Amino acid sequence: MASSTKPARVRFAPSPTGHLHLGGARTALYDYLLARQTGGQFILRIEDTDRKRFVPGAEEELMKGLRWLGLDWEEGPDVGGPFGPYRQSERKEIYQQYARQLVEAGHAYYCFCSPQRLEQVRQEQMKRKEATHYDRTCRDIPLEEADRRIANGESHVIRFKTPLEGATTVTDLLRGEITLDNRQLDDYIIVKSDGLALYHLAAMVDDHLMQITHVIRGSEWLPTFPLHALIIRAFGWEEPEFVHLSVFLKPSGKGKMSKREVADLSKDGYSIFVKDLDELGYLPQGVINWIALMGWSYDGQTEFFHMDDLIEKFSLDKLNPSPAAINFTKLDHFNGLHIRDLQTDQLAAILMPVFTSRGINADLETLRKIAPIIQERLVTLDDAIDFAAFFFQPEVTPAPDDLIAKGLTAAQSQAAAQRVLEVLEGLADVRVHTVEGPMRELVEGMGLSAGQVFGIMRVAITGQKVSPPLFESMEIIGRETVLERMRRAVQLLQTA
RNA sequence: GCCCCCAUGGUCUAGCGGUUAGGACACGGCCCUUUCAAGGCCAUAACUCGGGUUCGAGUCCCGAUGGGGGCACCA
Repeated sequence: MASSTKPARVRFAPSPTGHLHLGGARTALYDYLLARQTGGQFILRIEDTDRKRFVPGAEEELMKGLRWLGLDWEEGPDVGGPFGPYRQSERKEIYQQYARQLVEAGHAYYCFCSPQRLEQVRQEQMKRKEATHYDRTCRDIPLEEADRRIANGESHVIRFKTPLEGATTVTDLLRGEITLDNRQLDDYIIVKSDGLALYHLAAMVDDHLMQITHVIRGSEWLPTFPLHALIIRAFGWEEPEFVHLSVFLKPSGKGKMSKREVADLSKDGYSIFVKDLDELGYLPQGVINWIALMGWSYDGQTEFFHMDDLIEKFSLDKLNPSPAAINFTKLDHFNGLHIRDLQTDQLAAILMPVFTSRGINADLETLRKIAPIIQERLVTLDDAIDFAAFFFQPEVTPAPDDLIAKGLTAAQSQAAAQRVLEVLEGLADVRVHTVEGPMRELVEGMGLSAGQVFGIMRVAITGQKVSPPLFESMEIIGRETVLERMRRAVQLLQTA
């Protein structure tokens, strides 16, 4: 059942300060699902008010990652929309206007304290083991005086005038009511001395102006959630629904992912960054299915979902507030499921760039023949290289030792290979139906096991001990090449 | 240190006062089998602890413990 029937306007609001990671992708996914399910809008807003942390190219990478995942937005910095601009750095005047409104209404004030003095206050508080907070020196400066000092060019910020008493109750959709004593809240700065708004103000103003109905964000905002409610209420605005998603923990479930662990992951072919996942051989469908289930469940039974299913079945009240450990083996599982779910021609087309990017001269026609026999063996797309690169190599070079079958000597193996070669030479072609019968007869005639003889053939023809099914592979490789490789194997066994 | 949030197998989770505590991944075993997979079957494995409330608590309340988050002119 849909958790909301009226169209939701939902925004994903990242800062362009680094790579899009799994946590961000999951938030964006839930945003997207809610918007699609209700026939609403998914909005991309760039929160780049901190120019010091701005990373060139991050915004582009972010959009590329979202598109790769299949999460497209109808309003954003690149596509525009009726509530733009969608980059906060371009909305400076808007925030200043609303901040001034707050000041005039007595909900905010100008503060002229220097960063140095603030730091000193902080140090003293820490020495006394107190919670660090602004000492409210400028809280009661009359507006006329403040305006005069500003006119004189005095450097200043704007702080929110948090109530000194009472408590603030807010509602998180997953956790219910949360009440915080106002004394725990600081008089937070909402506009910096450079005139740019801080998140607390900017996000609230934008969410209101952009008519956001549901704010889905990380749980790091939970401690300042009451402050945000206070700001919204000071303006007299309607509050959107708030949902705070918990963070992802490292695979062990003990603690969050550290820089070091993020680096170590790549050794195992994993990454928490969306930009890496494509190259690592993951399908967007697999990644989506995986992250959707990290903090959300449908019925506790069904786990295989496409985007369409998720749009239909997603529901905010099935979200789980507890932190979840990232489990990459489960990503492998979902990726395998989605690879197997592909039409073989689709798989062949997807595999094409995987081969060519590694300098393997694959062609689509051959890939289409190979796809059905490797499909169920793939966990990631690049596993196809190990399974099928030999199809495109002019010759293979088996290790002579690998050509010796278990329980046989080199000479015996060579004799077996020789017999296989003779039989194959007598056959008109190497199609499965032509080859399999005679080969099984041969195995029986020689008093050997299928494993022994086919093992020799496999290594001879594919050059490797693990391969797709032998006879199907032979058919794709073709008679000439098969015979050539068998002859080579007989020679190699001579010297083994 | 102060504040906030969370708590079912190793991991992701279902459960919303009475269940043989269900599913998935991983792990182990078996079947299938020319290798590797896929598929099928089986097994091991959980309600953090202590108090309440109740005829009855994984489920409600309190506390402890553990984990996470926050305490910036970052978001």
